[in-house]
Amino acid sequence: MKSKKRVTIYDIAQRLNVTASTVSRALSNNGYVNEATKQLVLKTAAELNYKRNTLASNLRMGQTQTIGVVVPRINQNFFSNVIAGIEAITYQKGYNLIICQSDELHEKEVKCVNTLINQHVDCIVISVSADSYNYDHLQNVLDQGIRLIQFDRVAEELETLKVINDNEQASFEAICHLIGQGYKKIALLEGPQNLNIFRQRKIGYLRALEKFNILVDETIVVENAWTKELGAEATRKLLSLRTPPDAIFASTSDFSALGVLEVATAMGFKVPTQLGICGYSNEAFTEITSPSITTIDQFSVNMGTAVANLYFDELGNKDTSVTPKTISIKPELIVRASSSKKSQV
Amino acid sequence: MKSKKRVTIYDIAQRLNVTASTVSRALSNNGYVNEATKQLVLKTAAELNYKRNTLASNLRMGQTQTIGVVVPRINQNFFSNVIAGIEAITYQKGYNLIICQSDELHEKEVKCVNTLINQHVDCIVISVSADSYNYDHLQNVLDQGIRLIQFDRVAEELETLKVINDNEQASFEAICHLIGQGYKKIALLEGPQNLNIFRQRKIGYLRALEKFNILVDETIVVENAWTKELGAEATRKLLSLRTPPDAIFASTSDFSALGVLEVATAMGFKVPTQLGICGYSNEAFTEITSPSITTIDQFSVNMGTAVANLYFDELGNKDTSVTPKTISIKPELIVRASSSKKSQV
DNA sequence: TTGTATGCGTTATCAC
DNA sequence: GTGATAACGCATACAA
Repeated sequence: MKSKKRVTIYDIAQRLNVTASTVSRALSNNGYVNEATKQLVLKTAAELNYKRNTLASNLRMGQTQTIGVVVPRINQNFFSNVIAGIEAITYQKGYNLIICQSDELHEKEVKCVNTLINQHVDCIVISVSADSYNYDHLQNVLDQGIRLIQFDRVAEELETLKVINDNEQASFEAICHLIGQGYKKIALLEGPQNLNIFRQRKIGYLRALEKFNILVDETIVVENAWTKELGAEATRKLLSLRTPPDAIFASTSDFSALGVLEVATAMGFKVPTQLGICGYSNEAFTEITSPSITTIDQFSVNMGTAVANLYFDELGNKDTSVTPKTISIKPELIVRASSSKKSQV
Repeated sequence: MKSKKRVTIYDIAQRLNVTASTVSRALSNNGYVNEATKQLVLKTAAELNYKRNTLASNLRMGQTQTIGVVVPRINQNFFSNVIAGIEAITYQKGYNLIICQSDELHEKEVKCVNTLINQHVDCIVISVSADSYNYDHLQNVLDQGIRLIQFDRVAEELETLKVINDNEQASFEAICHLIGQGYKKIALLEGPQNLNIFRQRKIGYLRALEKFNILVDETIVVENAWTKELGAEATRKLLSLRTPPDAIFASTSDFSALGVLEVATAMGFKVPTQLGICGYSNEAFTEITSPSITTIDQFSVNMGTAVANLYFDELGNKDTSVTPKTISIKPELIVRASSSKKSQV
């Protein structure tokens, strides 16, 4: 629908027998304007219930004070936390947030990015979708003179600001912990290898094995065990092996780890004594399963604030081009019962 | 920063020796334009990497194809699900979403709403914050000719479209279920009574007790037991009474119910035999606690799609005023172990 | 079918 | 200090 006619600065001007420019100056606190008339303008603006038309203002000023965010899933804990973190900062700065969801679909992601470009957002913040296969649309963002910040799942080859987790190190530490607890044969549930985060987690796993001179056994490295169901399915197979693993690192997510736990329990494997489990993400539920699940906290809200701060610190007002920079947030291994064999002895 | 100069319809026009209006018509598929020139325009637009300036377009057209959403917390399961539901529909329709978070603060909520008004959104979708004490800002929305839809937590006195859960009925059924299971003394953990949802849940509780001729015992009705911690604290007191309740309905949330469960277990009360528990919201974790927690599913994603559909069906194109209408979604009682005394016997 | 002219509501650059 | 005027980029009523 066409909204009804709103009050504009002309209406205020008319009332006070001044011109729109004076009103504009008074309202935006810009340029000289008599204190008395200013107060008068402010007063009548309030009386008439005037609301500035941000569209017109933005068009004129060539910037929108708006940041566009593209995430695979709005209602996934990690992402909604990051968004909350971003919001906390942008709100203080008077910036708006336009949120888009790619549904893990490359095509949709491209559309979202284009909409945001059309909207003239000042900056686009993105975590790429699982099936993304090229990054032309992101290059496009830069070409249009729009700031770009990638977080968590990033296109490494693109030279932009990035905020990531040190997935490799976290993964490495998790495996070291498991080995330290006496687990000898550690299976890996891995995610789509086109995503940097899963590649890194695998590298951390391999590096840890290497450190302890453990040979990699490809039969216990399972591709694409991303969801609870896939984690469960993988576990069923793993635990049916002639010599099953004595620990499983669900590097994809805690949901996957939950699948592992449920199947293991159902199959009569005692956790953590016969099977150690480690997940990833520190979902709320990992604390309350029995046994509780060892996992890795990603400080998702902090990632959001880091992203937003990065924009304001590095990109905010400068007209200069920016040197690519990566902020790495160190995740934290949260040791819980599901991997604590020693303390149980 | 000022974005660099972008390509406009004038640039395309110049290239092709036509006027901007022709280009505009060609691009927006509006009005007569020769098929050949149209193709030419489309082609050069692509070549020059033209992106329509939505700001200018919106300003001209007087509408933004944008819906503003205000929720207390972006990263709370229920709300992020609703948002995901809204997004699913609005995306199809080519609408954008601006998301704001009130942080449960009335002041911030007012600011968010005003920003959205300034942004000329076509519609504002809101679930009010816990400490809201008046609704002038919402009246304001209507006065500005902007559509308003309330969901879940609504200001009942405002005549707008609303999408709510039938909290009273759900609550009523939960209590009937508990009584049916043989629980005799059912405590209620209630939330802030300025929110309609908590008032209704209390009414449902009272109505069920009345139905079974059970007198209300005010000593086991606990105000403001909203979080896990408050739920835990309330439980400590309740279970220390001379004659403690044999069931607790955490009408505020599953988090509260979790607090109940943990304290009860710690104090040596057997759930469900000595103490029945029912939560609210069907959070993911309720399924995996031991025992699993009986709760109420609110179909949060559906609420979101219902809200969005309501906009497009009722408000979308009509210039007419709208008759207030309330859509009530029936929540579903999910019976689990924490309240299943009979089946355990 | 295309061009001309005008306006959406602001802000900025000039004069006065 | 204030006013006149142009411009941001696009869409449309009207004329040609």
